[in-house]
Amino acid sequence: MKNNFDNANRRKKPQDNDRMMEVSIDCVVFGYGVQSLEVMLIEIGAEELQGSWALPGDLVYPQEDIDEAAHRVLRDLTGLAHIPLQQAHAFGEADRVPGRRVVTIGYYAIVNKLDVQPQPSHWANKAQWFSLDDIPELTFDHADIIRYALDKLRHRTQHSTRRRPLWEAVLPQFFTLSELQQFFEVVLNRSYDKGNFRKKLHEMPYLVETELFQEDVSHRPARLFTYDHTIHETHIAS
Amino acid sequence: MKNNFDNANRRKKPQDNDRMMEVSIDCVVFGYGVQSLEVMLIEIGAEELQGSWALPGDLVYPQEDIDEAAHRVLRDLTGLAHIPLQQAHAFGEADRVPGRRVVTIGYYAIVNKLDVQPQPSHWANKAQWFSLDDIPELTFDHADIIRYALDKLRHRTQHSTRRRPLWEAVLPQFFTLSELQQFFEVVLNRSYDKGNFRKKLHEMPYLVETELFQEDVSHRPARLFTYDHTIHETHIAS
DNA sequence: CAACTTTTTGTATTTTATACTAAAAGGGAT
DNA sequence: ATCCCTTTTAGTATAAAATACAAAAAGTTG
Repeated sequence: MKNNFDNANRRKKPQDNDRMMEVSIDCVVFGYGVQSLEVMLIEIGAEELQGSWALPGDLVYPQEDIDEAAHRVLRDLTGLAHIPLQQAHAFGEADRVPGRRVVTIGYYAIVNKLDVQPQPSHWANKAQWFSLDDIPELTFDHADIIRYALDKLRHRTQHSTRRRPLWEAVLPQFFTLSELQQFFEVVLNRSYDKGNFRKKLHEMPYLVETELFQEDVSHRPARLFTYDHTIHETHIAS
Repeated sequence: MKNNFDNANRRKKPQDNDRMMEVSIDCVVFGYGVQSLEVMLIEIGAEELQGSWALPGDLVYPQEDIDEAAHRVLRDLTGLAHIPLQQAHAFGEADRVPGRRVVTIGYYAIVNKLDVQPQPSHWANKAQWFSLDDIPELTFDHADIIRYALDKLRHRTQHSTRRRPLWEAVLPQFFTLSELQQFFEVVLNRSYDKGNFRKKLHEMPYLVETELFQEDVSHRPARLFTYDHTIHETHIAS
C-alpha cells in the first residue's frame, strides 16, 4: 500500500512531508426565520484568537472524507447534526492564515432556526445567529466564504430544479404555498406576485396537494402541501 | 508568526503534522475544435503508474496559492500557459488515492485546439486530446472530476451572463455570429435555429458589430463581431 | 352580519421563445 | 452574364411563459 503513489506527485514519497499542509472545513449555516436570514457564528474560546468571531470550522482528519469532516466539525462546535451540507468553494491563498498553510473548503446549508438549538462545545465559547447585514469582524477570509456561500445558496434556490430543493429541509412536512413563497422571498430578497407564484408551483408535480388545512388562523385557512421526493426523481428522469 | 493559530484547529501547533495531508490540483482542459469537444490527458511516465492516463495534476506547494498552483501544474505538464482556469470542485474522499491522503481541487478551462500545442514535460510522457466519448481508463477518481467539470462548463456556458464569457478565450478577436453559434452547439451538444439565435445575440450590447467581413469564402461573407469587456461590465452594473 | 384577512381562481397583457419564409450577397460553373 | 449553389441577414407568424391586475371564496372577529 505504501508503494502507491499519486500521479499528482510522483517524485515524492508519502512519508516526505515537505509538501503537506493542513486542510480545514468551514461551515456557513444559514438560519431561516420569519422575514430573516441569519448566519451561525461561533466565538473562539481558546488561545490568541479568543473572543474573535468565526465560522464553525476545523481541520480534516487524515482518515475521514471531507464531507464527513464537515458534518463532524459542525456537530462538535455547534451541536447541529444531520444538516444537509453542500460544498461551496475551496479557499487556498497561501497567506490566508498568517504563519500557517491551511486550505479550507467552504460548505453551506440552510436550516430553520426553530428546528435547531445551537450548543457551543469544544473550543467554541458561544454559537449564535447573526443577521446578514450585521456580521461582526471575522477571522481570516471568513467574510469571503460567507459571501461565496450566499451566492451559491441563492443560485441554487433559484435555478436547480433537478435536485432536492433546499426548502425541503426548512419547511415543515406540511406547509402552505404562502410559506413556500416566503422562503423564496427571504432567501432571494425580493417579492413575488401571489397568483403568479402559485401558478408556477402548480407545474411542479412533486409538490402534492393534501386534504389538510391550516388551523387556528384568523382568516381563511390555506391548504397544506407536501414534497414528494419519489415523484421528483421520476420527474427529473423524464 | 509561528505563534498564529488557525481557529480551525486550535489545539494543534503548526509543527504537529499528524493532521497534515497532501493537496493537489487536477486540471480539466477542454479543447474546442470544429464540431468537437475534447479533453487533455497526460500519460504518466514514472513509477508504478507509468503508462496510465490521467488529468494533468500535481501537489500544491506550501508557499503558493491554489490558483497559482493550477497554472503552474498545467504549464509544467502540458506546456499550456495563461489558460483561464476556473475552480470546479474539491474531491476529498479519504480513500481516493490508495495508501495516501490527497485532497484534490479540480479546475477547468476551455481552449481552442488550434491555439495550443501540448508539450509534455516533467513526468508527463505524452499530452494529447481525447474525445469526450472515448476517454481511456483513468487513475483514481479522475473520471468523476471530468464529469463534474463538464457539468460546470455547460452550466456556465448557458447561464452566467454576468461574467466574462467562456467563448471569449476560444474564438478569434473578430468572429462571425455563426462561429459563436457553433461554440454553443458544440459545448451544449444541441442545435439552435439560426435566426432566433441571432436575435438573442443582438440583445447583448457587449457584442459589437464591426465593419469587417469574412474573406475567401465561397458564399456571402458574414459580418465580423467582437467582444467588448468594458461594455459588458457597465452592462452588468446596470 | 358587516368588516377584515388571506386564499384561490381567473383574465388580460406583455414579453420571450420557437418555427418558418424569403430576400440579399457572394463564389463558381456554364 | 446568367444560373446555381451556399450562407447571411431580415422579417413574420405563432406558441409559450412571465407579469400585472381583478375578484370571488372562505374563514375569523366584533
